[in-house]
Amino acid sequence: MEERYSPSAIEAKWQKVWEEKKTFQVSEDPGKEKYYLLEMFPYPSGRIHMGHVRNYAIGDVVARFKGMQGYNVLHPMGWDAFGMPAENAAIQHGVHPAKWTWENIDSMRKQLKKIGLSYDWDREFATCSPDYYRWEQLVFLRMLEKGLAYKKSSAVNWCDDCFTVLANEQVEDGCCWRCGREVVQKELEQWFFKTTAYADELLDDMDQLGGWPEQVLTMQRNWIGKSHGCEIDFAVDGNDETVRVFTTRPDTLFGATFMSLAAEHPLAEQLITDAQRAEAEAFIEKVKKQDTTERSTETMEKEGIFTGSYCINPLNGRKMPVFLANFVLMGYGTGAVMAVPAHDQRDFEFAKKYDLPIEVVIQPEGEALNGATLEEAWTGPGLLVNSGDFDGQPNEDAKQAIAEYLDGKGEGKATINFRLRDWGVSRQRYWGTPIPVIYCDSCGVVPVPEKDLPVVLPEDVVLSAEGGSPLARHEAFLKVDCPICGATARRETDTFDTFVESSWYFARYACPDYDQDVLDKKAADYWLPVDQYIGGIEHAVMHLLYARFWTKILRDLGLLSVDEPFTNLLTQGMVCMETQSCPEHGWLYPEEVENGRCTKCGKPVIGGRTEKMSKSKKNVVDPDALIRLFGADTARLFALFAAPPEKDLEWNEQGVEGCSRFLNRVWRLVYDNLDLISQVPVATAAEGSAKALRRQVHETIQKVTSDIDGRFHFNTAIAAVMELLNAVNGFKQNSEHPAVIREAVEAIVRLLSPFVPHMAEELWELLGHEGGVIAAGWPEVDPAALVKDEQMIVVQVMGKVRAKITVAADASEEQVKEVALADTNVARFIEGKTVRKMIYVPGRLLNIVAN
RNA sequence: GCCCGGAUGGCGGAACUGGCAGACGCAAGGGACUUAAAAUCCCUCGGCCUUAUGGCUGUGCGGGUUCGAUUCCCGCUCCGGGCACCA
Repeated sequence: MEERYSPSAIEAKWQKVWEEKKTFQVSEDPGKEKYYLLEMFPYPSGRIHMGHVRNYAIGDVVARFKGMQGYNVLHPMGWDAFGMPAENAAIQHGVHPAKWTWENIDSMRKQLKKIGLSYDWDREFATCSPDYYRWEQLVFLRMLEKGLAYKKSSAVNWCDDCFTVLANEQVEDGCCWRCGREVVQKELEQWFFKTTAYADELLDDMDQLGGWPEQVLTMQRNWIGKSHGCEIDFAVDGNDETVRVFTTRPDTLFGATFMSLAAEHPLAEQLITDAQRAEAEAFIEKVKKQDTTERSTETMEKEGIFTGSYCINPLNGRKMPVFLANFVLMGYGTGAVMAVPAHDQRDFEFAKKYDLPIEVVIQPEGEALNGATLEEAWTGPGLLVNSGDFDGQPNEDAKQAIAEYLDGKGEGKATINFRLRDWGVSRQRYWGTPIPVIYCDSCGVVPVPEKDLPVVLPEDVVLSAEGGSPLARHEAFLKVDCPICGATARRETDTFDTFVESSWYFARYACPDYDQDVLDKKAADYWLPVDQYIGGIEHAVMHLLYARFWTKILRDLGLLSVDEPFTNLLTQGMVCMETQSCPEHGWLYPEEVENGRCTKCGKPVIGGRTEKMSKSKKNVVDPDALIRLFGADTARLFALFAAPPEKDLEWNEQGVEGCSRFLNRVWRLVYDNLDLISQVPVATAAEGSAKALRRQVHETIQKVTSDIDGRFHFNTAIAAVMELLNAVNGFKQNSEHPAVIREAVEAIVRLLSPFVPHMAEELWELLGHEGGVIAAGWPEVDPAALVKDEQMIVVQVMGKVRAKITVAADASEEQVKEVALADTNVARFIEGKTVRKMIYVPGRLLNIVAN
């Protein structure tokens, strides 16, 4: 037995014990309460970084804590293994995406295992394995049957030189990242999931998500964007067509002075008059080049072009010129907007630019707005004016009144609109799940029969910088007999968005090897929902919304019984570090800087900003090096102690040394007291000078428990244990109270075990226990130990602290006031004044108001 | 631009429901031990004033509510995350 704390030896020892005993392997046990803890699984990028260490350390604390409390804890790990980086590696380094991915998984698994995380590794899977994605393909087929998956034409970013689709992140200043050619918008037939069919449920079921951070719920609510409004038909002047608009402000209809259409609007072509044709078509071309995220931003210059046609305002018969405008999107509402410049800022700017009439129809109380002098749109409430029979109505009432009036005339109706769009899942990429459909010239779109699943992604492909999917060049994959008529047909060569795999992996962990169906319902019903989900805030909307959507799909297919996948959610901040650069050598690693100078040339470095760790900026810390130097327990402890989980964590090497010092102190505490306490039982009561120490032991148990459970304030939990350690070290009558010392030492070891499991196991064994610290369970508070004889009351005069008094724990309000007024410093401040009132917060504070 | 957050000593952070601002840790300074170093231990540590008891001031900025505001409200500044083909 080593007397010095030697992390590498004890960490290897206990990792082996856990692996051999399968300590964290679980199965369905109806007799035990389950707890499913999940951290967002990683993309196998190659190396574990500090963000992973932090995420998984946080999860591991909760998993081990719940395990010690007696829950049947499911804590799995796997790999989100499809995605673009693998393809980029293939193009740049000639490695096959599959080889690249599987090798990354192997090295990252090794790294994770060194951290001592309590995973049930038997449940591990990677989403790029056909055993996983075949079930995804099956769900797709069932969605197809139910009309929840469908095909439609949609715009993508396209590069004509590379002949390929570009992701938004591959578009730099409107040009292709690889060749620099201007990116154009191209219409392609793509597969969509009907997320909009679940829009209402996705919104309503948020009531069940009380365990989610409010900010995430707000973001999702805004993303779904339910708005009540009205669809209104506007007749086109001089022909039989009508233009339908959606508006949330039917109350402003009398103020609509023109009309704006999306450039892609199906009626646009027809409405453009010959006189306007040349200009309008040039405008459409220009708009099509702007990518859609750019078009919806408000910084963009609002531009438009007159079509030459007019619409008729159904309420007042006004002739409204019809424009095409770059800020109107075909994807939202009807792709046509009635423009009310007096009451909508975008319309206002547009009207000013093109000199269109501005007419006020909502008059705020106590003001007299005038369209001619208005400086910005009035979007607040008010009474209707210039609105015929509706004059004088509050605008909120008028929304319904006007909608009903139009409904009666058959020219409009109240509707609900969502900002949420259907989820486009087609990707023109190789490294993803093949979409299981076949195109036959005579039978059309034919789903792959279930018996032919999985459609396996072929590995014998050549990836090149040419672009385009290699699947489209793979004859054996492409050519297939039509399942209906037997004629030669071709396969779909698009693959799924990788968000599809991560939308249901949490359910598959319940039964990773089940080979009869998507899920083994019995196992899924036992384990789901996930009780605690942990991951980065950057996933607040998309991943979490898609996972909620898939849960509802799986439920409606009879595969799951739950409505929502994640009962509680913890969103963790990023790991950041200061960047440093040399004027000559660019970004520098921390070891390349000495005394503020570049070690290569001696020039002073430019201290950068604190930013998210990234390889390109060289502000990374390799967890492996950290573990070699200090041990996994220290790395874990630091990641948890430096900041609460939701906050960004700023890396600071010195902080690590502090954590290492603390663990050495814990180690010595056990060693230094071993002779004293090894032969005594744990105290159940304390006398005299040991009473305060024992009270602190139990106060610490109470604090650590509540800090971990639900609050996730690991930093303060650790701080409380540090304080207890300091108290034990400062307690000089050790030899008189060996049982209390033993109780304190054992409490420290058990309370620390979720944070630094290897050391805790080692010390627990050293203290003479068999069976491990996990089986020992979580320590319990002895209420008798918490009882106090005295209490400290803060005394304020006019809100400023003037004294701190100590009174009996059961002192009455009157007694507290008496002692407070007798205090000399208090007396000094109320001298010559009249005490007006005294505010007493029992057990805490007394504020004397005197003047 | 839109949506969502954040800002507290030299630094990371604490203060859970409106009630002692700065717990715990780092860094720094001083001391003990040591031939010396490392390790360890002890003391000081927001600013200003004071011999001291103590006082004034202070939680990004400007207002407000309250006996009392880091916490609640209004108006700003700066920083971060997301924005639908990065995962």
